[in-house]
Amino acid sequence: MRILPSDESQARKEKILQAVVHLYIRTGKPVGSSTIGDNYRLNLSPATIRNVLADLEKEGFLTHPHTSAGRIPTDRGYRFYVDSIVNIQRLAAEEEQRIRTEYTKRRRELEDLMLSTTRVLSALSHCTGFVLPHKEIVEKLRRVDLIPFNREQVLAVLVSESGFVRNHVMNVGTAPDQDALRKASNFLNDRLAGLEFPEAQTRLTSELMRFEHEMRDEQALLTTLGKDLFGLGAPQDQDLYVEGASNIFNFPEFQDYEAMRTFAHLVDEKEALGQVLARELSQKGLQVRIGAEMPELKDFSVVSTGYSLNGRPVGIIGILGPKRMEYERMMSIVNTVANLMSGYFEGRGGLIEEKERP
Amino acid sequence: MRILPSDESQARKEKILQAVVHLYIRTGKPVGSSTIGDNYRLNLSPATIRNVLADLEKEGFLTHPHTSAGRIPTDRGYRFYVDSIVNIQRLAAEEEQRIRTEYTKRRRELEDLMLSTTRVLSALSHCTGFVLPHKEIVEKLRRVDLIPFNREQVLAVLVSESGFVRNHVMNVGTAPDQDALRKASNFLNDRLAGLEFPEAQTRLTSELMRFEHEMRDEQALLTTLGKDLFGLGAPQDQDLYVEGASNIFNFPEFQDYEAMRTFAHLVDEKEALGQVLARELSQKGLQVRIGAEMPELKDFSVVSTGYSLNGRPVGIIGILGPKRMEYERMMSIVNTVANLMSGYFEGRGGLIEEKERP
DNA sequence: CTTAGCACTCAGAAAATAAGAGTGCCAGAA
DNA sequence: TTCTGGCACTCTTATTTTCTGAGTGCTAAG
Repeated sequence: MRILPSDESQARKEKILQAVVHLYIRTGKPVGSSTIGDNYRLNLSPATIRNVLADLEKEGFLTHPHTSAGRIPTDRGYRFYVDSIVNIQRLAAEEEQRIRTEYTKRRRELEDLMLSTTRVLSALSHCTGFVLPHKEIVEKLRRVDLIPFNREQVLAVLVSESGFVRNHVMNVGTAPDQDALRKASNFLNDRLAGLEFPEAQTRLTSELMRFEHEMRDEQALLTTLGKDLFGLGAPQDQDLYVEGASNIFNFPEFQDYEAMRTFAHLVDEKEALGQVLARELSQKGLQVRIGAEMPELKDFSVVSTGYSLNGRPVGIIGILGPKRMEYERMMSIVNTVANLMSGYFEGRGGLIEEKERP
Repeated sequence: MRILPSDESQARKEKILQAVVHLYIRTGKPVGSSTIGDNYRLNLSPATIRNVLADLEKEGFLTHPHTSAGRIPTDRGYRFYVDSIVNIQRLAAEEEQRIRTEYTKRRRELEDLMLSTTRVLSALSHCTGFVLPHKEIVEKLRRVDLIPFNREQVLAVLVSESGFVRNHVMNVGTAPDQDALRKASNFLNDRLAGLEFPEAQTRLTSELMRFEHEMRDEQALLTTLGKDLFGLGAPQDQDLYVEGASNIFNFPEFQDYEAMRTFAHLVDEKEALGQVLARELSQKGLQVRIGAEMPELKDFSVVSTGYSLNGRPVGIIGILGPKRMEYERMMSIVNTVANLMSGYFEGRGGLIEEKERP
């Protein structure tokens, strides 16, 4: 009939591929040739579509679970689909509002913020949400305070430039006397404020040498402190926040026993999972990882992005779900939440790219 | 042959009941009359045992999954079994050592301790371990320190009698000046140390009245602080530590889809679970709750006990697992861990009831 | 290049069959 | 009176068989 020029035929192919992925995401069932014709007005007969499907399969975008089933996307198929999403969909107004409300409800401590964020992600996505604070942040020291704790222990309170607070109880040989402590904290604050944590440690040693005579009394105390205190640069052992793991089990593809078990174990081993995520995900920009792109998570996809506090990037948030996830939606959710979270401690509590709305 | 006096027949009945529960715990399969004869030298024929089993069933200690299957214990059956455990079994030496090593490895912060404890419980039990710090602890204030945080915020560090440390960032209208803060902390420490948190709040108000003229400058600051600070008596929103949830899925009775889903959701909803546990479990002593004794957890059992820090009871630790759990073992684990944990902050790091061992 | 037609395949559901474990009960033994 | 061997019966579980239908690939005609 009509001869399709190669690029027009290409466009049709892509349209059909999109249709398959989209339908499969919605239904979770293999997509057959006629289903496509029914749902998208392509004015093509099933037979024609079948030919195209066969092509797409040859090129590695689709597979067969078995001879006589419809097609499902391969990882490559999903990848094409995701890459073709150019504009990040705007969230429905009420969803966006919901996120904002959650964030402005009350002043929140850092840890609390992480937790809530994880929950928001999980709740909105119906998948598993996570927040992965970056371990290797090079933090600058803003302030140290030393507080007597009991007979032989001192409580150190470290505040970093970006507002993290950490407590650390340290053993010092002798009973700490209030004045010595004050003098010691002043000393520390004067010399070390503004330095990065590892740097602070070396500086402390050198300063101790220099002022040996002046600080004789506090010498011992400070040495002990120095040793103990600045190992805290990479403080937390594991620091992956995960919520909504059980949401995954609502997806029919994870209804079988072995899949559930595997996933449950995965999430239970937070350290391991954290390592995988840290390795696979970059800090910058919105990112989608599909299936075997992450060997350990070959049956899942991850939508993630970096977030920042007070302008400096400090970690990753994201959504972990089945490969068959609503990528557009997930991408907007992650994006919106990251923006909101990034703005949080700057007291803005609003979207960064907030626009007027009629 | 021999006529059994009623109490001897009673003893035999109990022996058989014990056998059924024990076997069922080990195998997970309904126990038949002949299996019992094979495993326990009772010198009774299967037929006789069947009669006894029928009796036990009438009395509500056992059930049938269906007509021609062996018996399995009812909740009441388990209860009898548990109640008949008089002595808490001693853990195997290497297991005990393992716990102790875990605890003496390094100085640990409180939160860290909770987490490790939960993990130890989970690892040793192959079930789900939990730690539930009690929310309503009436804590006494040991010390308050106020630290300038930024232009309009102050960091308050509260130390309680039992050594809890809490940070709280508070908005104070004006830029805090170092001396005012020091004066304010001194004021607070002088008047409020040793008081329980709610009490501290009321005292603060009254003291403020009394010293109105002297503290005019700090008045505003202190008022703001007072409002914000002592709401922290019951600080954390949710505070249930849970680890090893996926262990449950290794038990064959949770291999079916619906059971897994239910359990996964249960653990995901930490607040809800925390509430249930807080309601059901008492702070005192080793305790076993079986099945429907806790309506929300009717398919599980919980072995728990209170733990204390510095001599005052502050929460509950426990193991959550299938009703078919090795109760003796779980009881020893919980017991040992609780003792070890209780001793932890007293610097002993050892078992309370430590005995000589050859 | 597209479409209609047709034979073919294969997964999954439903039905049929077989095997076994364990019971309950009775009648006789101790 | 209490125990035991025997036997018929019940039900679950596993296995096999049969059926159905969705969907394909290919061919030949439009």
